[in-house]
Amino acid sequence: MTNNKKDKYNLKEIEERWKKYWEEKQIYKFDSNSTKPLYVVDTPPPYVSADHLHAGHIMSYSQAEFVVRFKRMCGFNVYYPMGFDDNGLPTERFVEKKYKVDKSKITRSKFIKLCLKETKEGSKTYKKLWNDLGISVDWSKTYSTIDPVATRLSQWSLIDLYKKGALYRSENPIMWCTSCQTALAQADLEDQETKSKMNYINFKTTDGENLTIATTRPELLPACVALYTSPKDLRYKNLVGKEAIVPLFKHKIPIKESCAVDPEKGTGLMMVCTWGDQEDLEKWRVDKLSTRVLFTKDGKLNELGKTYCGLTVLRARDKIIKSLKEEGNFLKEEKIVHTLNVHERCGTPIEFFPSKQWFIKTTDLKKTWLTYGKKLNWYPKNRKKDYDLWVKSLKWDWCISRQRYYGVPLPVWYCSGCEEPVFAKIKDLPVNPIEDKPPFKKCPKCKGGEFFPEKDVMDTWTTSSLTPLIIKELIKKEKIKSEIFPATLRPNAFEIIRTWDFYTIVKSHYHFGKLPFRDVMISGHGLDEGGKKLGKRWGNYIPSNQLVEEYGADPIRYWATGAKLGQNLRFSFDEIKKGKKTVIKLLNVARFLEMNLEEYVLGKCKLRYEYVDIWILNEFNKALGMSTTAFKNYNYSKVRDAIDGFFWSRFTDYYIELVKYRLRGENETSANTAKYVLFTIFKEIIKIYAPILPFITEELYQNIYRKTEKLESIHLSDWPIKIVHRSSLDVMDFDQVIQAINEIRGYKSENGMSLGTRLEKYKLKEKVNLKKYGELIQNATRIKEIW
RNA sequence: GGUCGCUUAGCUCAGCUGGUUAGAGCGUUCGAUUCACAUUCGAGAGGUCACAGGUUCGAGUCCUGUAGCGACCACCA
Repeated sequence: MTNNKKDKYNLKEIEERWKKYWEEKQIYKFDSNSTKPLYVVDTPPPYVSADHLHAGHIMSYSQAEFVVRFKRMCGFNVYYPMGFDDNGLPTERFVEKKYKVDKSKITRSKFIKLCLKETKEGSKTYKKLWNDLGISVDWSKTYSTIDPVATRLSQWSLIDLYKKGALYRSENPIMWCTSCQTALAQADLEDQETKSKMNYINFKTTDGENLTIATTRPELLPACVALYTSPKDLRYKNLVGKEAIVPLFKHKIPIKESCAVDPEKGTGLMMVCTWGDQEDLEKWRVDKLSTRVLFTKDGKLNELGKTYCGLTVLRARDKIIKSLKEEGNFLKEEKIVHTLNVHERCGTPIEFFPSKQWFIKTTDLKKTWLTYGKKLNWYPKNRKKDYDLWVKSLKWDWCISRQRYYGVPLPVWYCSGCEEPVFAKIKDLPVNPIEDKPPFKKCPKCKGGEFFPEKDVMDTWTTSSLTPLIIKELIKKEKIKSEIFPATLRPNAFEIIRTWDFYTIVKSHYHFGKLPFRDVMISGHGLDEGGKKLGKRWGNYIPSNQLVEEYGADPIRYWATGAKLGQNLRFSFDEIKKGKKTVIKLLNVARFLEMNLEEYVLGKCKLRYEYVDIWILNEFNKALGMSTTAFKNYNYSKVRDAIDGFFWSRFTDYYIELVKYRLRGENETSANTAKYVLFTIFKEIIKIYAPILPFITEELYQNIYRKTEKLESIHLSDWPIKIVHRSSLDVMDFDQVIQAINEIRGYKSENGMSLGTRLEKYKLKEKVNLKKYGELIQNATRIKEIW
């Protein structure tokens, strides 16, 4: 292959050209003055710290964008802003890693500076990628979840929730990440399969009786506060009410019974420790056992651990087991694999602490959340179950305070006398309590005069759950601003149903009592060619910028149409190649048109439809109907199937071949009619492809149709409507022509002839109405006489 | 353990409310062509639709069960 030949189609150059053009002409700019119906897209603000963009990101954003382009063509005034979630833990962790800094050893302001710097860098990377991909965002409408607009809204939201009684502060057992050193919410957890050991340990009652308990966490022994047995368990009936002695640590603990204990598990005798796991917490609440804390916030044992003080969890575990063995109270161990709750951002197993945190009420309104879930339009429908399941499994209220630096500050101060929280005045927002003064000089409650600021920041989701409101704030014109909320479409991947979607609904309920968006469109994951989830952890992907650089945006977008809504999609070079083939085929058809239509002037000649014209018009209308319906249901993969099928197997395989002879023939009307149909249908074909392949379709539109169509871009044109032809020609039986053509092509091929070979005569095996179609078949196959 | 999903040609997947010989793309084999086509076109091979029951005149399509895979949730003494 020579370089010359390669240059014949410079797809890269085409994409660069139109990318610039769209930006210059502001093709995707939102028009506040438009009277068209609004279509508001509340698109997920990606984490700017993501330095690991891959085909999965391309996939999910492209899929939503197909719909955006379709809606724009359907006459909606599409509002498609883009945000960046640069707030919170992911950014902090990214900065810590990149600059090798430790949050606790750097000043707060220096750390935030680094975060802001990375935030800027990250959003640049994203913007470039989205532009290269042809994502049709209005770049004059962007936000970041740390900017003043988002900060003010987040703080307003908390104050409003507080007034409404949905926000409270309390000392609760909270989930704690000892690595990130912050409180976490239930949604921040992830399961991780872990190899571990079940340890059997001997306790003694004060009477000297031996008891065996089983545990995976012997390091909790110093915090052991009780043993529990089931009331149904006859083995331990006589023990209830007695006391046991904890090995090594020698403190006495009561033996109690509870229905929550399952006699089948372990030895049937359960040890309860303060802050061991969830079960322990339940017990602690019920029986008001000791609240002693065993761990420090960075995951080490404290003084309660006595000689093991200062050891990390795992080291303490080993040492305690060793000591137990020496003491003779270690009976045996069994290897097991169990699932641990770990922090999804860093993989550290969580610990529990009693701590004062801010919470938003979620658990007592499960029915309300389910009702909202029902009212929402889910695409695909079955993803609603993910939401329902999550709501039903909620155990804790949403803990929103984080002991971190980089985030939206909680707008609150506390009275040093009575600890009464004092919130900022709404007109003063945004505030930073560390730098700003509280709105009162004296505490409204105890009349004391000293305040100390809250140092915590909000959970990232506290802000991103407000995106439908943030995007509203980007609009100045009051009239249209009021219509931005609720949004029309919320597109997102399924793993954030339980966070982004759920929390947004929670907030919208408390603030306004309604749904924050009408439709939710769920996309799947990108998988590698072997079917494994794409992820930084396994490095099983090509970076997204490299992908676009190498294969071009249109072919990759073509691949992204492959997944059924809500389903995962394997990465496939073959599919990308197929996309590229389609792009090239479109280019070639265009070339063919240009070669034949030069002298053709639209609208000036007489038309007389022939059978084949009516057939292709009908076929087109069918494909258009299928595409439109599919698109309305957010089913882009069916759209591609429909238009691909029509374009390849009808238009190029048959129609073009069947009219070639007319184009060069002497019958002017016949030639002009064929040209007219070719010209018209191809225009509609590229319009249907436009949402999927925005670059090549723009190129062809500008080259061929711009003169007659006037609009600055194909992406501003209307979605095609059915082509009306008012012809009475009956083509119900046109299939026989296709059959006949296939038969003749087969015959020629088998007999070593080229398809263009002229033949004197041929006898058809297929039954064909030759009176009706004979001439067409003869001309199209270059056979003088067919019978 | 619970919930959901998947299991259709070598590969990746379509198959709507059950209806004649089960489809596409890629791959493969054979052939033609370079006439808009970094080609394109034709022909062929290739499937007991995971398994076992059931409903039905009729099931890839509905029901029940089983197995494998995957995701989420829970438990984990």
